[in-house]
Amino acid sequence: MLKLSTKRQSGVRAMFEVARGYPDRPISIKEIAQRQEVSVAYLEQILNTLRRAGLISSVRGPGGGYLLTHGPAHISIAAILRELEGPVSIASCMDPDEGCHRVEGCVTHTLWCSLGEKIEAFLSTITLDDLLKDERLLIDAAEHDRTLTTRKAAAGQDR
Amino acid sequence: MLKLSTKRQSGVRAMFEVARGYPDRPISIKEIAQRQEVSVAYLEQILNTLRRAGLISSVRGPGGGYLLTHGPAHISIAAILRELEGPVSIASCMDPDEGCHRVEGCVTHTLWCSLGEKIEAFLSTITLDDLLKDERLLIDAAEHDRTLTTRKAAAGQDR
DNA sequence: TAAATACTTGACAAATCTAGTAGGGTATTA
DNA sequence: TAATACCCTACTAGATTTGTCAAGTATTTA
Repeated sequence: MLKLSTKRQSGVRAMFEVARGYPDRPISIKEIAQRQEVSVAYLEQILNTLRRAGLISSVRGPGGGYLLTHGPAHISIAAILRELEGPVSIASCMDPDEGCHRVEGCVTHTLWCSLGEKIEAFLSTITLDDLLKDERLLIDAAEHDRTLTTRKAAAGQDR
Repeated sequence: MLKLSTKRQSGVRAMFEVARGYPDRPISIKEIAQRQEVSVAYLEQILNTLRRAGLISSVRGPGGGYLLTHGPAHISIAAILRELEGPVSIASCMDPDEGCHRVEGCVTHTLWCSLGEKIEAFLSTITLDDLLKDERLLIDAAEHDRTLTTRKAAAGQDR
């Protein structure tokens, strides 16, 4: 339920890669594509949207790539997703264009609004900086894990 | 972002209608269809799923319809959505069948998991009983509003 | 200044998913 | 026994998603 499209997932991962170069090392599309296993052509589309939204800027020519326009701590996941698709809209009745023709009689309307606010609030608290920190944690955990595994293997435990 | 399919939205609204008949008045598909503006054939599909999940039971024959198997206070929105599509799965990498082939290197994996948990937790706290109560509030509010409007109209204010 | 690198743009198409229909049942009750 | 209402499966039109393709333009470095 409540699936997030791969485009938006890829968008967040791409932004994460760009954040790794902050503040001054431009990250090329090719590099992002390789690290995140997303096609160059598809990334071009995604990064274009994000650039037009002002989240990143691009540097052309050899050695060029993309740069964060603000510090990683100031770019929330909510902001990225918002730019890739517009405001939170769980149910179509929340879309101002369509509108909920029931509204008054629609008991779930309020519910979806509340949920949307919760989600937005949560994702607003998570920034690219958090992801960068998380990566460090993950790497540490992986190293730790590898150490354990190695030890276990050495001790003849595990397979 | 994070759109909820109309099928699941309709499912919740249908359950709400069934809840209105609790504890012993079966609600027919036709009645639900009329009140919630969903086709009978489509509702059959949805209610079938919910019945097989044990959330509702059916009574055949004239005067028949659907009944809640438990009190409205014991059926959460999370439970309804879960039955209509399976567990929370924001990103495909959370699906145990597919799995995230990155996992270790996927920084966003943890993020989507956390978000999923938040959503699930929130929706678990909301029950059909809350919706029933909300409806009462909405009706009150609407009446209140109508009163105000009438007064304004009487006073020559507003159009 | 030429070549290499890398971003820019818009059109398009395959694949998947959603939403809803159709049409044939079966069970129950008045 | 006729009317009512649930039960079930298959199918399809259309929307959406997920990309690809091709033909650019801009910038830097040798």
